[in-house]
Amino acid sequence: MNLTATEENYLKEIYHLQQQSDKVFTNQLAEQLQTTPASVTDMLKKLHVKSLVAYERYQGVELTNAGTSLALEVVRRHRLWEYFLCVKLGFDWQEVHPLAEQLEHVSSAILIEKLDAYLGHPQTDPHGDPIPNAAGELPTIHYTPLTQAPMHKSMRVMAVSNQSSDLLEMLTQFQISLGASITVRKTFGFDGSLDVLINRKHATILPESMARHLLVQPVKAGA
Amino acid sequence: MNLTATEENYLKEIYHLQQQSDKVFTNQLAEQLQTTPASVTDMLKKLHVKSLVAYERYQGVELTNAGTSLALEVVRRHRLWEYFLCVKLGFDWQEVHPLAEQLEHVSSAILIEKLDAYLGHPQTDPHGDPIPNAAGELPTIHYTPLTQAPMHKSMRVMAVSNQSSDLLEMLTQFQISLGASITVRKTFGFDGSLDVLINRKHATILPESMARHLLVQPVKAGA
DNA sequence: ATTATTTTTTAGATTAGTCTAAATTATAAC
DNA sequence: GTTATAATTTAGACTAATCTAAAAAATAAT
Repeated sequence: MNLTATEENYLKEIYHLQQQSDKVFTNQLAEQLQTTPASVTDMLKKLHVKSLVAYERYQGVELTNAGTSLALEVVRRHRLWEYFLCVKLGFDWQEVHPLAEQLEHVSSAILIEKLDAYLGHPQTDPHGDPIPNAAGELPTIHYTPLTQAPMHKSMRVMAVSNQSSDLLEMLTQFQISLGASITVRKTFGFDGSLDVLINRKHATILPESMARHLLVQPVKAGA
Repeated sequence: MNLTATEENYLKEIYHLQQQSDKVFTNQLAEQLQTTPASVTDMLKKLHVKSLVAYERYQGVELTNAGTSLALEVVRRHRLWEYFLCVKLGFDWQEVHPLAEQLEHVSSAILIEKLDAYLGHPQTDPHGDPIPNAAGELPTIHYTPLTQAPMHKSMRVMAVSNQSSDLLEMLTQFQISLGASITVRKTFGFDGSLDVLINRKHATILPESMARHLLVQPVKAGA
């Protein structure tokens, strides 16, 4: 199945919106894709003819199995490029999305497999979102918000649940980067602030509002 | 100036054809770009309106300064991606061209600068063609065919003047890769075959037909 | 210097993706 | 259960890139 970049974008966006709710609606898509509802309707008809979505007028849309599989392929490409841009080229994770939006449409299975191997088959992109494998399976990843992490246990920061540059600014201030280790030493009942040890040497207090967006995993588990 | 991928391809192809002769003609372009002369005419008019080419009907076309500069930017992106694909992802140089054709249209100045830095500011792509720098200047590169190289001097293989997979096969057989060193020890008057030392240890005889496509440079000079 | 040939251009259509404005269907309000 | 509102679809048009077939201009041949 040979898709245009636009078709790929629609499939990917339907996939993402389906994580929230089963059916996806025209206006939702139009907003996400920065286009008009009329254009969305046109495209949904087209994808329906190709059997990539199940679409009935006025009733919203769902991906078919074929559509899901193609959407996951696009997600895979997107996240691998994001990983590359951050880890190899040194971009910040907040700025890689628009670039990956372009790179994801370069179509070559062998390119993606070589890129994946070169990057060491990463499990997640720099935002901590899981990267589908070549078979289109999403690795199950169980991260814990730092606010619910066990005490006195060294945890690794694997992802953030908020992609704003405001959060990045905070993280920079606290010298916390993806992959840093954090050990919770105390929780303040007052407002949930956490007394933590960063990278096993630097002690500080993290506000709850920030800590709940840090997704962590025990240091020993996983990669 | 924001260009479509198609416009970029036209500029790049006009640039390449201009290396041969000053003026470039409709049918030439149509053949290179695998399209019809009618389509080429349409595009030339469009590029003329944008002042990227000097075009007069029936008289062929040339790049303007602005057009040349944009063409070189595309060439730069293409060659940097080729370098990346070979050196980092392990593709053979004969297979990277179609992939680079896609990657070259990803538009982001900062991406290309970071890629360039990551690759160590290479002077040439894996075929040995020079990579324009960020200012759009082509480094002058003076390579010598191995057949004209001085004797008893260690030369480095920088490029090949023939991109066929047949040559690649031969090179593989002789264990000559880009960057290998070759010292000419003797030239046979009979047919111009060369007695050489490869990588300072392995002696062999190279046929003249192959040696003349190996472009070399003294080991000490350049990168 | 005409004629024949080649090259290039124009004219008119087509496809993908998009839009605005109007019409339709579904949902919510009363 | 009408009516109002919101969501969605249709109709018709636009742009970029392409094509085929016919016309026009340049070049070569006699």
